[in-house]
Amino acid sequence: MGNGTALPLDAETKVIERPSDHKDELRLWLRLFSCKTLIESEIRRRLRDNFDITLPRFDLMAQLDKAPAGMKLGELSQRLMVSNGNITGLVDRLVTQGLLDRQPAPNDRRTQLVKLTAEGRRSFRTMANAHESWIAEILGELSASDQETLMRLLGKAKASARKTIGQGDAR
Amino acid sequence: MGNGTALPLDAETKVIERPSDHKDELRLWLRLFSCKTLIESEIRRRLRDNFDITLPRFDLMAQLDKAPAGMKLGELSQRLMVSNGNITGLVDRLVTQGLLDRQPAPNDRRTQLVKLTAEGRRSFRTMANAHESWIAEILGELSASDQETLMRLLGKAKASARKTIGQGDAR
DNA sequence: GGAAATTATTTCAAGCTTAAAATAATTTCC
DNA sequence: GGAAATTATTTTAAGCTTGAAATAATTTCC
Repeated sequence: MGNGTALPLDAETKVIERPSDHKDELRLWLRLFSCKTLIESEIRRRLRDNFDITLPRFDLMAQLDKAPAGMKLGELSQRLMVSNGNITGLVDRLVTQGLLDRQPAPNDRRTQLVKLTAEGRRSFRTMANAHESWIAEILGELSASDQETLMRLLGKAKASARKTIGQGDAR
Repeated sequence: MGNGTALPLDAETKVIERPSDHKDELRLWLRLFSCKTLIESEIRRRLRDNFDITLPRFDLMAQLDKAPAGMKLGELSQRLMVSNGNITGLVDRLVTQGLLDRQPAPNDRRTQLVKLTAEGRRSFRTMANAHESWIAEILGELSASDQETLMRLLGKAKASARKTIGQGDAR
């Protein structure tokens, strides 16, 4: 079963005839990807229908909610794993919406500190509660033990990827 | 360890004081997401550097490679789990590049059949080989058994999501 | 103290993506 | 056969995303 297809080959033949076959890894990656897409689409839909907000904006607010003192833009872009230019526009739109507050940092004139406004925080907390329960609902069929295992193996996958890519640190 | 935080609560207290806490599910979702982003960024970078192609175009070609007789646009959008309008533009660009061929379907004048051109197929096969080995490299630290378990649990997660969302079928 | 390197952010152009509305063809069902 | 519903695709407007180049401020290191 480990090899998916129904080729009439015994274990030895497999090794001989397909010396560097990596179809299984590929399938794993595709499954990870489609799992993410499926869940993400649903979350995006619910955020729009219930709160009229986009997922990127919600994600950005989630980071700021964890940093009451505010965050630098570069810090945001690292945490959200997106480009700098992306954050600039996203923050612009959230500031316009009145959900974010943007101020120059005290010691460094290159840096902007961004934080949630009172309204932004109130608004985020409401959405976050719903969001958290949606996720729990969507993943509802996984047992606690399934969840733990998944968590551990995804951690291992991340570590493996980081090792290859060469950025051992960060989040 | 299953609860992550270091709160000084025994098991009973937890249940009593946090009747519907779903932080673990949330963490699992965030880890799935970041794992995907990490791998995807690297793949995108390598596709660009080595073959000067984008990931969405590569993904689309991958679907067509599996369907020598061609595919309808709607089929593509289902398989890739993206909107219809998305496919229209993506196909346009690939046709312009000479990698795809687009022809009206024989029986239904609403439908377009898209397939790889000879060049598209040749080009895709080369890229696909590299791509497959990149994925294997990136996931290299996962044992065969880890991979099987991940595959199974992600399948379970997908099934759980589909059940909630109400689209039990498809891919 | 000042040149050179680094760091933080913005701008830019191109492409991707979505949701919703529009167009067009086919199928269903009286 | 024709109205109504369904299906396939395109168009549109808005927003997201990237990578690269540009700008600006700070730090490093003679």
